[in-house]
Amino acid sequence: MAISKIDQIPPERLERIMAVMKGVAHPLRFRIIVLLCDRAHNVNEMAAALGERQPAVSQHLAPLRMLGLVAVDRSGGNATYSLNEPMLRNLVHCFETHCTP
Amino acid sequence: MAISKIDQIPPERLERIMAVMKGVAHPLRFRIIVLLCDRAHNVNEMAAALGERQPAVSQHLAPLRMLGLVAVDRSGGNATYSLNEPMLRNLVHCFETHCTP
DNA sequence: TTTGGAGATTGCGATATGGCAATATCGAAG
DNA sequence: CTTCGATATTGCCATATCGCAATCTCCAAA
Repeated sequence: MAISKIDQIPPERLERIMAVMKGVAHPLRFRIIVLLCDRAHNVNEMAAALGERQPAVSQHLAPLRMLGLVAVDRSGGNATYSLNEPMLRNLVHCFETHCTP
Repeated sequence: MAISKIDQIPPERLERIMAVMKGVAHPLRFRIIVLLCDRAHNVNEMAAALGERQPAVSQHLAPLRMLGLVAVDRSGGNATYSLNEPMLRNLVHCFETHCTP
């Protein structure tokens, strides 16, 4: 089931992988994800923690939501976001472990 | 040394991580990398294996080269490309293992 | 020195993406 | 019903990226 033979990566899977990568390949979105690796946060918490404006954070949460990478819980007065795709932890760990410039 | 506290990701490191992710976040470039995970190839081999045209492959090799993700050996008549960044194997493995749509 | 193959580069037009400011929604509290 | 805090959305401009075709550079062999 490995993808060692390139030509054999099912197109669907390649598309999903690319979508996920593109979703994470943005400084703010990546930082949001790292933040959520720790625990759930609401939008304002994230904006504050990251030193970014709320609209910016919300804007970048949108694609993450659509990709199913994060989940929202709107039961309380505010929206609580949490990581919804387990592999993201692996991905982040992969970078924190091996990506040293 | 983990990057659990977002605000503490050194800017340089974040930049490098983003550069690598953006570099890999393209279908053709990703497939090139997966191809090179197996063994070294020259440009025409890759083009043939991937069913793409040589200029396209060469074009996408450029950024990978500049990022230091692949290395070229021009000692023979042709250019032999190989993986130059070990973490890419982890990255690919991470996706092949966990990214199931 | 001419030729042919292997690779790299360049110039486009088309599309996508990002930042930013303004504004719209929505639910809970008054 | 009105207000307020929390989030989401929209419009616009600037910039980056993509695919593609045409070309160009090199080097080795003849």
